[in-house]
Amino acid sequence: MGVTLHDVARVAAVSIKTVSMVVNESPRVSSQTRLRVLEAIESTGYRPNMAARSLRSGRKGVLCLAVPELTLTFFGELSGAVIKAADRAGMAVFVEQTAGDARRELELLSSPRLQLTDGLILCPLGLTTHQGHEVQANVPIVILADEHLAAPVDHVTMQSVAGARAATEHLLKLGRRNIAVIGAAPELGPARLREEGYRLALEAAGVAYQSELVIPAQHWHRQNGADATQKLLDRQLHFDGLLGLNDSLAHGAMHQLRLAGLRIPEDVAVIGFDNLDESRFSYPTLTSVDPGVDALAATAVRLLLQRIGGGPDVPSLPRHVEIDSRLMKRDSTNVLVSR
Amino acid sequence: MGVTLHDVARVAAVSIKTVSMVVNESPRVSSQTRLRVLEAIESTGYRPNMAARSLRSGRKGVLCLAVPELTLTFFGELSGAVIKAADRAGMAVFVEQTAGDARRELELLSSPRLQLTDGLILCPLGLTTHQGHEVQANVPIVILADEHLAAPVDHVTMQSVAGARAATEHLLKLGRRNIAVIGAAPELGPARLREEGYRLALEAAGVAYQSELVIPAQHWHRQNGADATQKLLDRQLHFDGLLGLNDSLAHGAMHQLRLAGLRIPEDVAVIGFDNLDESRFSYPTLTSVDPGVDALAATAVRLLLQRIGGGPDVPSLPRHVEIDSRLMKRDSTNVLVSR
DNA sequence: ATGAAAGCGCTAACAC
DNA sequence: GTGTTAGCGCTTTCAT
Repeated sequence: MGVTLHDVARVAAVSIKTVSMVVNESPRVSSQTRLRVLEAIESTGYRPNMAARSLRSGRKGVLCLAVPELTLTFFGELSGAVIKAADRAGMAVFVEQTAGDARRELELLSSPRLQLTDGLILCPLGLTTHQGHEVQANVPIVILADEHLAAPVDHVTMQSVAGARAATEHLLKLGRRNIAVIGAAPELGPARLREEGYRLALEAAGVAYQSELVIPAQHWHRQNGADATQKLLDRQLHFDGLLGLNDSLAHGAMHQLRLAGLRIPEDVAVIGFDNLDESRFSYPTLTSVDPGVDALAATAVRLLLQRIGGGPDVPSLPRHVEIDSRLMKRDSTNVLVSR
Repeated sequence: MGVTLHDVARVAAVSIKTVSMVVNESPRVSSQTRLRVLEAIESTGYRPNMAARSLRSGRKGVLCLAVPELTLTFFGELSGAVIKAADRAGMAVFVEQTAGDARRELELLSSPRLQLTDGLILCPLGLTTHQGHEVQANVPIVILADEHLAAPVDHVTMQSVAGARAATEHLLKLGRRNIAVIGAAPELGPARLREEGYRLALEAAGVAYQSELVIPAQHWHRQNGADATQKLLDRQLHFDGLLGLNDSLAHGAMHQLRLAGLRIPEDVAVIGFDNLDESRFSYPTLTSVDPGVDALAATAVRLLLQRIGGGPDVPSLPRHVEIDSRLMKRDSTNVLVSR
């Protein structure tokens, strides 16, 4: 530490400007000078000071990713994909955990921490649509989420309504008519959208909506899925299908159903949303909506980098990209017992 | 953006020095001046420029966390805990993915990216013990891992040997004598340590070590666990117990065992390592070694912050803290069929 | 208790 | 092509 451009310049017998150009790979340096500078860099062990570079250039080489929590497996997988995509573009990534809390999501926007970054990928859970206008900061923002907030920033969304609808239709096609939903929430948000898909499917099939089968869950952890399912069981409600609004809830639900001695899928067909890796290996393997994690991540990073770069071909209006989702059918909705 | 100390100073009719002291909560400012400055900060909407502060002070308020990949569920959970612990200390966290590759782990150490941070928490997988001396950088490092590398930095480790030994002893107590191991690796590393615990348990019980039951797996994903298990089955080896060197491998193994029509735990008792949340809800629920993720994370952050702060009471010699692990017994090793 | 001024290491505009 | 120079916004002596 401590070797500066000046030191290199002295060793190479050039000005610091020349060294700077070599470091930044500017083509306007003669190849012999470049070579001498490169040697000097080597011999001094020079490393550019990123803080100084940031201060001067404004570019940080860092993105911020805000997710509810990494312990929610989906966000662990999503964050991994975002970091990988950012790394390909030479960007480092800050990960912030907001706990899905609207206050913390908003706090982050004006946090000094955000100054250390060139842009933010926000996965909001607490923020509801009408708070969209509050989503603004000193850096470009891309919202990566289920829903389209009314915020004047780029959005990358998954097909929440269509995905949940396809999932529900799949259950209906299996002859299930009493389909429970786990993970509902009163506020606008992902829960509401996925619920909406459920509702639309029922409606299209002419199946009555039974509000008592729709169980809320504050957080989408496995334990909450188990708890919500226990409520269904305690209330002695009849259901032959179950839609977990995410896979973790569905896995918690399957656990609790088994404890109650119910068979999956014979007694209750279960379906989730997120297509976690875990769901390919659980027992039974879990049918799930694949939201396209890699595409979501790569797209969010791409849009954000475009905003940061700010080329002339980047439209000033907010863009909205929806990533295709796909229903992955597995044993948890297979009426025929596998094996 | 763009409001600087100068702007605030002008509004408050003081010098930038005074504003700086107020911002940094120095006590050497009269309360009336402080109040006036605070008002000016409020009215101008001033936000400190972190890049400039870093350049000047050297402190970044940022830690770097390097893990193999977040998609490995254990590292997702661990990272969440580290970020939470760092956040409590007001530090932001960069997350880097090394893919468990020794080259990338070493590259990171000399990466300019590290300059944007005050310290590094490294979870090495590829680095082996004899590369320990290469682990040095311009910032303090804490190694958070299974093993104790021969590196002159603080270590926070889990009880890999003791944990795997306890797990194996548990299987032995159930009367299992042919215990397969999945996830072995030829190189020194976590795999070797956990394998060592397995070996010690067999030895102490006077049970012969059968090398053909020890199956390697390059990466510790569920799919690799399934593949390794399929190898055991293909080779028609007899085994009545299975130790997954992590939970993901064990879940993959259980999946493959089920496909083969084997019952868990009756035919094969399965045990894992990591105690993922997933393991409390799988079928059967998975017995696992709980390495103490929260304690690992909190301790690593604490040691690192001490090094960064560099108080007089911080010993200059590298420290080594081992976090207690605990065997969580569940249905996958319950000989009596639950339910 | 407060002000003035000197840089931290770098980039970029401007000369040559 | 290369050198000179002026800051980026802040912290921190040194005066007052």
